[in-house]
Amino acid sequence: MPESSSAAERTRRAILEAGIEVLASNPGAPLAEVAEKAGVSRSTLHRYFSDRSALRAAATELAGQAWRDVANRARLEEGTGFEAYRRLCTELLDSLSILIWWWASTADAAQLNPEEPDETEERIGAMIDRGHRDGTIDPQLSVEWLASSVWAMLYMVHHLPAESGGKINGFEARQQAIRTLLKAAAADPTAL
Amino acid sequence: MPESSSAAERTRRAILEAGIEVLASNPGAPLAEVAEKAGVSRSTLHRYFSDRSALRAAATELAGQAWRDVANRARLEEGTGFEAYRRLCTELLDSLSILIWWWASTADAAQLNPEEPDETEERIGAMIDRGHRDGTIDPQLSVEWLASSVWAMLYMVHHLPAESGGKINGFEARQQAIRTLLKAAAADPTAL
DNA sequence: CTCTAGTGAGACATAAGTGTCTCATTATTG
DNA sequence: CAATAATGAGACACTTATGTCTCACTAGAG
Repeated sequence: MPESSSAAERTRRAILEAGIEVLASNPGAPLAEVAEKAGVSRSTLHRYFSDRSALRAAATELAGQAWRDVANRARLEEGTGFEAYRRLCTELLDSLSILIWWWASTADAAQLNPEEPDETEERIGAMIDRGHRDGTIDPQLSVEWLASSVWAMLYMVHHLPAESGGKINGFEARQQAIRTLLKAAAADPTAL
Repeated sequence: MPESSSAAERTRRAILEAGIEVLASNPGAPLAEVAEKAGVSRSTLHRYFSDRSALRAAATELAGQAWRDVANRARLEEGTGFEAYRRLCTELLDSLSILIWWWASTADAAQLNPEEPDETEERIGAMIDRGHRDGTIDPQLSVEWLASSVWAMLYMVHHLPAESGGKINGFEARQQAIRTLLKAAAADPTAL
């Protein structure tokens, strides 16, 4: 039984990352597929995560940490609302797949939970609100919409390079997503 | 065995629409769930669609028709590129769920197919290109990106009202999505 | 080298969904 | 009202994924 040696830790991470990658695009995928992607036998997978829900829980915990880290790096409380918004967008686009997972897991949770508030989400709401008041963010676009539409762009940047058949690569998608998000959110889009 | 009476036709449509709604949000959902949503027994479902793939194929065919209809109503070849783009966005947002299905099905198809070209998609590409040349659409945003980002907004408008826990309703989401899309695509966003 | 943590292979019982079939019942329509 | 179209209920064999377990092996730390 693995405890916390270096090898065990490495294996655990490999399974976790494979799980995020596989289950994000196909939540019902067989665990055997996750194990294969992680380069590990099905037995070993079950040794680390007793069942499907345990794997998902661990993945969500990891993703939640990444989510908070991103928000911290964006320094949401500094500068104008729009400047913080720009920093947030660029940071988000640098941790694509794990944040996609986070988004999906919170969407699932919101279906049944007593709406326990996400502190990070509230910080982002406050940041956008500040942008509304300081006149740097378009007042016609609501806090909720702006906070959500970022996720839509994340999703596209993540999936487009594969689906478009090479017509658009990851770098281009990232650039255009940022431009799209900033133009849309800006109170004065000509200043870009 | 149902052939083509009014009752049979009605049942078929009910199953098809239930299938689109259920399988769009959860592709691996049991067919029993589709049957229940359609208000029909599992036996009846199998009478109309022998297996899962038959149901999906029929749904995709229906969605493809809706897709072409939307493009026609948008009159892609009329006016400036941006005017046509605006018409397309508003039309797309009026047939949400079935178009979400279409998007997902084409994404699946693109994974393995010999890239058979979608005529409607090409018309849209030409429309955006026209917008680039006549100076009404932002030249820094590529045809591929603009064509794709519309889908991201569709997805959000479709899911947000349910996920946000009533914080944002369908009407608001639609309005803000249109504003977001138009501001982003416009060569001159101040003219909105 | 030796011992042990870590792993893979595979058997196993179980659960859930699938697709087919039969038979009885309900709607429709002519 | 009769004849037929359409459905529902349920049994059935089959498939696939799951989670548990045992046993043999391998690699790395002491």
